[in-house]
Amino acid sequence: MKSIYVGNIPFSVTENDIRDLFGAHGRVVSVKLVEDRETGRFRGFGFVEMDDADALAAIEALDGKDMGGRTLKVNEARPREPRPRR
DNA sequence: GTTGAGCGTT
Repeated sequence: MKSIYVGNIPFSVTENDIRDLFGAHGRVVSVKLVEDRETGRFRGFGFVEMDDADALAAIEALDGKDMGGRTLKVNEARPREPRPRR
């Protein structure tokens, strides 16, 4: 299982669109579009969880894909950083 | 528009 980073997502695109898009290349485990935690507004990027092989296939197939006038950035996600303060 | 989160404890 891998976490995939998806960036440069047009605001017109929704979580459902992402699931469908990646679903064409393997089994989508989960989809999360990131929103600003304080303003609740979409930040233009998100994450998709897929099985290892499916993730690689999806990354290869979808990276650089044009969508709604934006070029999608797709690659393996890096680990999330811990909460610094509370 | 570029690397997610929650909770007073998973």
